[in-house]
Amino acid sequence: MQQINIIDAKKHVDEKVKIGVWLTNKRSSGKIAFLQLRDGTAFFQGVVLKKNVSEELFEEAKKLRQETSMYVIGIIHKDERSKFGYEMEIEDIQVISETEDYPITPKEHGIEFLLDHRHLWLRSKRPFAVLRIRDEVIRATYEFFGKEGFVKFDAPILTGSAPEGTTELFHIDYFDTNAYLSQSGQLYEEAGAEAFGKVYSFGPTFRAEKSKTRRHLTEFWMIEPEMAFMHQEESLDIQERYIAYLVQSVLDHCQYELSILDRDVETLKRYTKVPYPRISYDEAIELLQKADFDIKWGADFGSPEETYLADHFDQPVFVLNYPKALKPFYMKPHPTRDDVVICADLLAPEGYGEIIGGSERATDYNYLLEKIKAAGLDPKEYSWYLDLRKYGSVPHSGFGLGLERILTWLTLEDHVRETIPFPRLLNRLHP
RNA sequence: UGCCCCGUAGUUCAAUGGUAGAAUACCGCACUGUUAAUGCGUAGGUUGUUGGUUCGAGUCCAACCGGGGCAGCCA
Repeated sequence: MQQINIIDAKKHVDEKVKIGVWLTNKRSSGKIAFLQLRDGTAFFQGVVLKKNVSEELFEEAKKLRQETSMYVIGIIHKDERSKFGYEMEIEDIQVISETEDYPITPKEHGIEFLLDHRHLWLRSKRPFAVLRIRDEVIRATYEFFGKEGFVKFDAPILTGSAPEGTTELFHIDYFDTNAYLSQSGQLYEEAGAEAFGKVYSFGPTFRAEKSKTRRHLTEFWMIEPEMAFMHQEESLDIQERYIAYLVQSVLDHCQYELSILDRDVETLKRYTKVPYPRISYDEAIELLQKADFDIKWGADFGSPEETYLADHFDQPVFVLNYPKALKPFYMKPHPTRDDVVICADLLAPEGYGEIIGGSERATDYNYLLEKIKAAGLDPKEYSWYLDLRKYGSVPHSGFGLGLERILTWLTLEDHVRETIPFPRLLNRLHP
């Protein structure tokens, strides 16, 4: 007898098989018991008929409690009455470990309780679906950049100084000197691009900002590609093809998860078509002013502004060339305008806001040196970075994408904390 | 960090300043196709902490503790 996974049940119709499962819920009557089961690959139900099994087994089945682990042995049937389409007619049950008082019941729970029990909440259907889509997006990311000829180039997590010098960093003691957890691998990726042409990093990123919003974590995962001999236009091409590729991969491999989340597939299909619309920062300001937003040229967009702009399009939209004062020192100044830089943010539709920030990078040694000084940063800390402009500087571009932000949008969750196994938030370091 | 909101049974929530209650989960019984199954029954509480006002505080006031939302920062 073969041991299988629930997800493969359809390949074993009318066969007797064994599956290792946990019990998620149960309903029983005098002569029939329905066991709701999960095994990590899918959810389905097992049916225990009193007439089919011994009295002892039927009584045992009726007494099973939520999250008991066991092997179930029985015959797979196709059955329209089952939500999954297939179910098991159980002949035998081998309990592995009994459980009592499992805290997470099929009823509603508050977010505080669920986050305190995240180690168990992971077993529930919604986290299951969201985190499987996370896995697919990660898999598709490696696949996409591999196919495009990128080298995965890992940036350090421990750093001796702040790459951008802006946001708050987590400080640690490093053999009696100061070190910080990385808030961006970008500057290191620029070094990688001059060694390998096209590179990307994909790893954890840390920001010690005391943010308490649905869009922020203190520990999150970021994908940061950097491309040598590439101007912003080609970078935008890669960005939109990458996003479209992720969406297509989720559509190709996660139909079951999307159905659990009740995510509309037709809406997602719109995002697989490129190119995405592009507007300039100047045009964005005009749009907002026409809509009576109280905003002047030079100001950054808040959440309401981003949402309004994104709602104008039924696809993600690039907003190009922001004021220089709003952006970090390493962005390339515009060739004919002194007030903007060559950059773009990609805003996700459906109210999800910024998911990518990117730019063409400044290539001139003296320009960068001045900007570093003007930003109040220590040029000595950036001497290695300045070397990249000293020895064979080339046009290059890159961008950063927040994994949890794109997942929040794809899964239609309302908070980024739902899209990472163990979220780290301002007031939450456990479990 | 600023502004706002919330802490009552394991959980989700009620309760004009006047004896703390329901649903659900657990436990027991009934029920042959359930989908948050259903019906009946048992049990379940130092109302976040400390102090104050009051004849009387879950309710009003203050401080503290814990959590959430929005904003800024950004991905």
